[in-house]
Amino acid sequence: MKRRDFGQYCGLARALELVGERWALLIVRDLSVQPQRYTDLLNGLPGIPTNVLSTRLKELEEANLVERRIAPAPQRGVLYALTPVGRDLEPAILALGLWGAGQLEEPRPGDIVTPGSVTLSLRGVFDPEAAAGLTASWEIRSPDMVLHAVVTDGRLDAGVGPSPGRPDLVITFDPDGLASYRALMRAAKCGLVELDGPPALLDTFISVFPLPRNDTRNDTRTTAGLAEQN
Amino acid sequence: MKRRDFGQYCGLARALELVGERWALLIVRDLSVQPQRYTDLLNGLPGIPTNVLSTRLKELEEANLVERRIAPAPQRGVLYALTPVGRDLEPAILALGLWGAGQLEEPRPGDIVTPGSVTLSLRGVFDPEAAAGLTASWEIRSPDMVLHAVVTDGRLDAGVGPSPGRPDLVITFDPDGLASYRALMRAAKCGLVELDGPPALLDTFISVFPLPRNDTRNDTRTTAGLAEQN
DNA sequence: CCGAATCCGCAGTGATACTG
DNA sequence: CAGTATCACTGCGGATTCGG
Repeated sequence: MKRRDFGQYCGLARALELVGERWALLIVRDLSVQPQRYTDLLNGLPGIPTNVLSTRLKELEEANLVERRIAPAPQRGVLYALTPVGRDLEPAILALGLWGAGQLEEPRPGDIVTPGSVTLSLRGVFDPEAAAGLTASWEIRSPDMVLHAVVTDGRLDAGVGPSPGRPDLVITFDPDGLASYRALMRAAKCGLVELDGPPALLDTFISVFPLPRNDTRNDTRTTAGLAEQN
Repeated sequence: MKRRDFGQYCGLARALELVGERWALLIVRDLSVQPQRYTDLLNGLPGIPTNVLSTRLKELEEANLVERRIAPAPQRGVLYALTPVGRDLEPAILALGLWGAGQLEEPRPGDIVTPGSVTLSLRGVFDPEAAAGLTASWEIRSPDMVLHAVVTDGRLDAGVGPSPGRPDLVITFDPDGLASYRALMRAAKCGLVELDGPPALLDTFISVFPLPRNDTRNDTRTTAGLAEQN
């Protein structure tokens, strides 16, 4: 059932054997936001065949990255959640996501944006230094989704759904505003948002979740210079 | 020719569309150590079919991660090298490699260890805090490979081949010693190495390239560091 | 020798239908 | 809701061949 290994004793090769197959890392990404049911995963992963999702979940469970749970009282059903090993993947996922975000072009027709994806973007761009000592909470709303970002003494808790406590600032976007984290920040900077709370907290938000630069895309000159040294 | 996209506007999905196919990240890994020829890549990637290597290189070139070059005078031939965009993948590769290293079991029969893999391990476990202000150089030798690690004022240059200048300490392993970075450190701690230089520098080496803990840990430093680089 | 292109068999994937 | 079943398709592994 498993794809052949890469034949080398190497951390990266091992990682790719475990989560390198199609859809696997995206499943882990969604689970890293919060435990999900099978159907939640199907909704968050547009186009994934049901048999592939089923297979991946079994493989990830086999590899001890994911565990099945019986959902608590109100929901009943099966919940998939990350194990500690799976949660340790988050730094790698954030790093890959940050890099990929810099390679994004304009959204293609049919591309969707999921709450989980934006949540991970928030975690990825979060700047711990800029947030040192800070305590504040935001709630981000659009017709499609509600997210929260709670910073407590410099530590971030970002997730899907409304803020656990009363948020200091509620940022509301119109339908087209929240097409992505990038669009979110653009809209925020242009004031195309509705605020409920101290407006100054919007500036704090922008400085704590800085939009990464992406300008190295077509720069070839540096490469040529470095290569000749090697 | 291209595999279908993931249908979502998300950095991680984009990254996987670009480097998520089989062997792609391993090719980038090898190129991140130094530019390589087609045959070098074949040797460093045991078992990769030639058509797959060829296809990947074209795709990576198309995506502006890799560029072809004519090799300089002595070698003549084609060289593949990373573009700046490709080099920006290194934090993600190191993060994935570190995680995967924690998931490694004992080497399977037939698993090989490549110089590129060990080099990336060195870069991945390098602790900038422990090395702050340090200047020292090591050369690591075994029958199969020679590596160098040069720390200049806390900044690391690790690569394949002998040290560019005269190394402060030469660490020589017997044939079985250098089965992996992990094996390297184990052998070093047990004194199963031959030293040429001040023995105290071996302790420095061990503290600057710490063997990561195998158990679950909350590593905030990695995440913070990665976020800052982008 | 280096740098591939070509052919074939098969496993992994995608799409849809179906079931406990 | 949480999957299994089926089937067509394509990417991959393995080998061989080919041009510079």
